[in-house]
Amino acid sequence: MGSPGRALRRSFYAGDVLEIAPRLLNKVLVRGQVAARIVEVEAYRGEEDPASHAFRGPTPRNATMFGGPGRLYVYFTYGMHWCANVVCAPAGSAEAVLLRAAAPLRGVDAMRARRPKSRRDVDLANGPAKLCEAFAITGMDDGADLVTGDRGIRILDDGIPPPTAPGVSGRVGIRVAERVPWRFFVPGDHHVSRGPHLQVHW
DNA sequence: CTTTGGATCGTCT
DNA sequence: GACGATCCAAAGG
Repeated sequence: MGSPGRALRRSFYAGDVLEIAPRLLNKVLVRGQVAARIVEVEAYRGEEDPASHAFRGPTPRNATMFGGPGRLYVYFTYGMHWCANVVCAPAGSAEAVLLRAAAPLRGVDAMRARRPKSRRDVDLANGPAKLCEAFAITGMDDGADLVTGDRGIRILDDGIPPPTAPGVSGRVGIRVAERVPWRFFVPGDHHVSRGPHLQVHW
């Protein structure tokens, strides 16, 4: 067992989303007894990014994206799935990092209970909606503060650094700006979701 | 192994 | 009224 680690501070989230996204790799998402290492993320860049939920300005749904760094933006999609983002940059910027995949560290039994369809441990959180299901993240957690842990959700640094050379590719599942290389992952990690695992050069 | 289609509903046009 | 920052089971090679 590794050390529990300490929570990232507000300042960690306050900068540019394209710098913060790769730095979130190998950090640890924790809720109660459940913990998993973040191995895949995507950056969404507010009102400048056609693929961002904030592209057309503030709405009731995306309010958390505009509210300032260090909170969780949770949205519902495809009529059945929740996905979670970490809000970055100063309030009003609406930049966010989608948490796409994580490697289970602790609380595997709880994750399996929430995701009985997972046949193997590698399937517990290797996708944005699977990750939310494994952590029981729903719309009730939209706006959760990851710094204070007001809803029990935190992101910790346990001393494992981000990859020196993260994998980079286009983002998954979008139909606009798909060539923008804003997906980052831990190279070679088996818990990365489907999609291009190979490093892409642009 | 890869491909395909169904499920299912909040959100914004 | 159309469309998802998806997942899964089933069918096909």
